[in-house]
Amino acid sequence: MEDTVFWEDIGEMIRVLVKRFGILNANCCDTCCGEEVSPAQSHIILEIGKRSCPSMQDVAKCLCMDITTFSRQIKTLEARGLVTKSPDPGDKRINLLALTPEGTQVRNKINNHMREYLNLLFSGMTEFERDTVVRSVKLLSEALENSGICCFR
Amino acid sequence: MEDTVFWEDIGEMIRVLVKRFGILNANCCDTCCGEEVSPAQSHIILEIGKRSCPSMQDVAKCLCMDITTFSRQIKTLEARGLVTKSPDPGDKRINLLALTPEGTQVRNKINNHMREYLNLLFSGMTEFERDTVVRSVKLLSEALENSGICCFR
DNA sequence: AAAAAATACTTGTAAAAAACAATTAAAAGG
DNA sequence: CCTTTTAATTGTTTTTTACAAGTATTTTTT
Repeated sequence: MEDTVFWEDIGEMIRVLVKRFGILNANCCDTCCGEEVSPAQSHIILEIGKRSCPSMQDVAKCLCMDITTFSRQIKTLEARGLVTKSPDPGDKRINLLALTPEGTQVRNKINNHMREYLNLLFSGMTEFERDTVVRSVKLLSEALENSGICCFR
Repeated sequence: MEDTVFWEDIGEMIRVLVKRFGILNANCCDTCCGEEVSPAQSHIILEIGKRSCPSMQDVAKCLCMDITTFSRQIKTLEARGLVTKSPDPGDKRINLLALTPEGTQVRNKINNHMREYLNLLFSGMTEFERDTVVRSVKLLSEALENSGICCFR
């Protein structure tokens, strides 16, 4: 009884939190990168940046994007000079993705923006609170990882 | 130096976390509600459910949705019998939104789904860890609230 | 080694979502 | 009153998304 209310509550909070960060991300894409990338594209850029020469499948799967949609997004990003696509020497079916210097710049802009925002967010907290939050983010990350529900990996 | 890496790291974790919950929500919309609502629509339904007779503007603003996009979404939801729109007696420009019984059912389905998932997520944690996470979600919620950056309110 | 199946990716096409401009209607402020 | 603001809708275009089908390459099977 009490428990139901509790879960409803915490679920609602997480929903709002996630929605807010999502909006933040969308705004960031508009604001910090000169309107050149959409939220979906920013995810792609960050994900390519995080890995080393991932294939299209790798990135598309980890973002749960339809491969055809993904293919077209990459086409756009390539045309804008942010991403390169090069055939895998060992398997000609596969295209390996990488960021161009411009793409890396965009990546840095996005990361800086996020960092500034987190700084602002954490600045209103005590050291203890900050640590609590950081630990929780890690905990949740791991729990999500292990739950295996989502294709993100 | 060390700090930069730290922020980059935690920023990345939050990004992935948020993305994952977003995907989870999208999947939920497909799975738990018989494909009848999109993620955007699920947000609208939950937000209407949370408030008492909000206006279109209220909900659209809090979700950072363009009012014209929102207007059409409401039209769809109304056509599907999930939401009602009734003119404000005090101001004829305003339409007040509410969930129909069917809409409320969908809302409950979504909430149940989220609760089940959270249960699963938390079941792998110790009592202490769970408390940490819950406290952090609250902390982050409040910090976001106070940062005033996002239009969500 | 040849045929069949699977994998990686692209293109055609259609539907849905999103956004800008313009419009209607009502309220608020001089 | 008349002007301005606010709430919402409709017209229109662009963007996003996704299914179906197709090509090319690799792997599996017999």
